[in-house]
Amino acid sequence: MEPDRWLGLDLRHLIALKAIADEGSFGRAAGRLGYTQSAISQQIATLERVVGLRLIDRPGGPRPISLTEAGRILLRHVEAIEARLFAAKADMEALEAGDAGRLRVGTFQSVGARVLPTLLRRFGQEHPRVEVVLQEHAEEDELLELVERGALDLTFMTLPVERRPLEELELLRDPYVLVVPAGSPLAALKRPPTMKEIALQPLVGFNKCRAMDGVETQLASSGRAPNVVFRSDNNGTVQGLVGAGVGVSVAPLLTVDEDDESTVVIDLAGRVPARVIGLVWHRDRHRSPATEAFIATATTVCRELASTRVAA
Amino acid sequence: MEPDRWLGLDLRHLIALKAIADEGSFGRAAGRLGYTQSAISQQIATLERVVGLRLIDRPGGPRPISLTEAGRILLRHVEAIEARLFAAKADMEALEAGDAGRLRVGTFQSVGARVLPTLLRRFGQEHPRVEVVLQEHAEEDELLELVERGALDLTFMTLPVERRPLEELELLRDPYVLVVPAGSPLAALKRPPTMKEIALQPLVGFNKCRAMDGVETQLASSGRAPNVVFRSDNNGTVQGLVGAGVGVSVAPLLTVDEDDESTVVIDLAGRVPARVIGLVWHRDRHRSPATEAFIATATTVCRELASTRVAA
DNA sequence: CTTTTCGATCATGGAACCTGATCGCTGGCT
DNA sequence: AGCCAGCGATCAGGTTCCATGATCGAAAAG
Repeated sequence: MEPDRWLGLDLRHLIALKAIADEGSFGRAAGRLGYTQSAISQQIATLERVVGLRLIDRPGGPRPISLTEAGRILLRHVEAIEARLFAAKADMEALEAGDAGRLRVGTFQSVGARVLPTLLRRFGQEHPRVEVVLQEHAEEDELLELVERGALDLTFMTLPVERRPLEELELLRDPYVLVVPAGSPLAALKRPPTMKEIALQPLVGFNKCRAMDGVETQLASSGRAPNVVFRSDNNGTVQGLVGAGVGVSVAPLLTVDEDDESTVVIDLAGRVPARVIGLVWHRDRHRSPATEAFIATATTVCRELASTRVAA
Repeated sequence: MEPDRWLGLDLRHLIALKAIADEGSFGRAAGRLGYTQSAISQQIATLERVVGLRLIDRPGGPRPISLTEAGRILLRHVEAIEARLFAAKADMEALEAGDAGRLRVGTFQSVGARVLPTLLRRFGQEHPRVEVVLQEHAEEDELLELVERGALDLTFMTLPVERRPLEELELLRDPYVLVVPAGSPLAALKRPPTMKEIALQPLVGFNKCRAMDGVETQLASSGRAPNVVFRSDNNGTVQGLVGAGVGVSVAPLLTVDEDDESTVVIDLAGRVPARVIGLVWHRDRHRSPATEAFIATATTVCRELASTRVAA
């Protein structure tokens, strides 16, 4: 019932353990935390006294230290506790800043162009008092980082995401299509082109799109290494290059402007597994009514969008 | 990056918040934690100073206090952190006590009689150095409690379990059967009896079997209130009473001795959803190799048991 | 053998914390 | 209305605990 002297221990002791594990030395850990080496040494000493087990192997001399079995196990708990503490801090700061106020949402290009306009308009009508602050970032990992740190309340993301303290919800599946210049022989085919036929073409690709990598490896594994002649991160640029006859492009449908006269969009008929777009948020953070509402609206908007696309 | 002064706060501050929330008063919280009311007051004051928000509404006078919105949100984080701390403590103690040693497993009667013997024999052969300590308890909730507190490493349980910090694994489905005295007219039926026919019989039931409650409510909802003439917690007693003609019993197959000549076991053909038996453990605790091995062995043993039963 | 690196140890000054007493406030009791 | 009881806030004081800075010991590198 009473956790003995465990409650007497200080969070700093646990953080010290983590710092040591990260830095690999008492001294460097002390530097990072703004303490003296002596202080760290004593903190670990008391921590080990409380726990009753040796947590760190000190071989002595200038040899590097290492965590014991117990230390490694405890470290995982410490990391979880620290993460939860960050989440708490983020919640408190959000509560302090805007009461029912701001909702900070991360996005990336292809979502921004298609889904967001309708979603934001709808959400603005339904919840006029909530101010949505968007943050676009090319690196999806950066967005996850921000969510973990509590700098974002939600983010759009390509699923699945395997990071631990996150929860995800699938919104829609965005199939990959082949974009070719108007008049390309591939456009004249009655059937969807094979992977090998695509790999024979000069390709225009994206720089750093997580899902793109998967497509390229699949192309590569289909025999011949794909010949990527140009890369860009801008959807319009890629499509423009395709239209100019530089090459063809395998791209998520949402990133393609289907009204562009200079290009033709060819369905890949599921040859490439569709990109799954969803929302991701911090599992441990408080979900405000505004957050829940945003998730709900996003769900319905995307369901509508998916059904109209099927109809069209 | 640096969590400001958040790391300066003491675990006791957080625990104080929880104690206050539980007890509903600064004074009682102080008593529970072995402090003075003054100390608690100051702890909360510093906590609120660090957080920057008022966490507790003090109406003044003898009126009861209440948590603010921020307080409630923070409390949930505190509970998670405290739970994680308990898990860490349990892990450390387990590590301290027996190195690869003891494995503490919770059971209840029906599992104990059928599954455990084979499982323990097998596990003992495969892992002779692990000492398995069994703890049987009639109240399944108690078992869960022990797992949460870290007093047990694993427990058998009727699934599903909705408690939060637990993880579960389904082992086998144990169908409900009707046990009637030999020569009962119900035994002569070609078809499984209906719920109503069962409800008309005098019933012998269990006192506190979580799954049993579900069966009885289903019987009750089938029109007529079931007539329970006797209750016992001992499987043998129940079956003995049935054999003596006191009544019939709806019981999980595993609790029934099918070789008992005085009773007949009738398949209910899925009229009652089967009881799901599985293993439950603390999600946040370290799973030692011994734990993993036990889970693995239990899985295979139960799979074998299920297939032989289907064959028979 | 010396040097260097790193953690352990020790005494000291200072900060934080708990205690005990007191005050202010509010609602209920008479 | 007035008194009292219950509860939290506040304050001064003493103690404990903790970080500092210097020093020591051990082990590898040169």
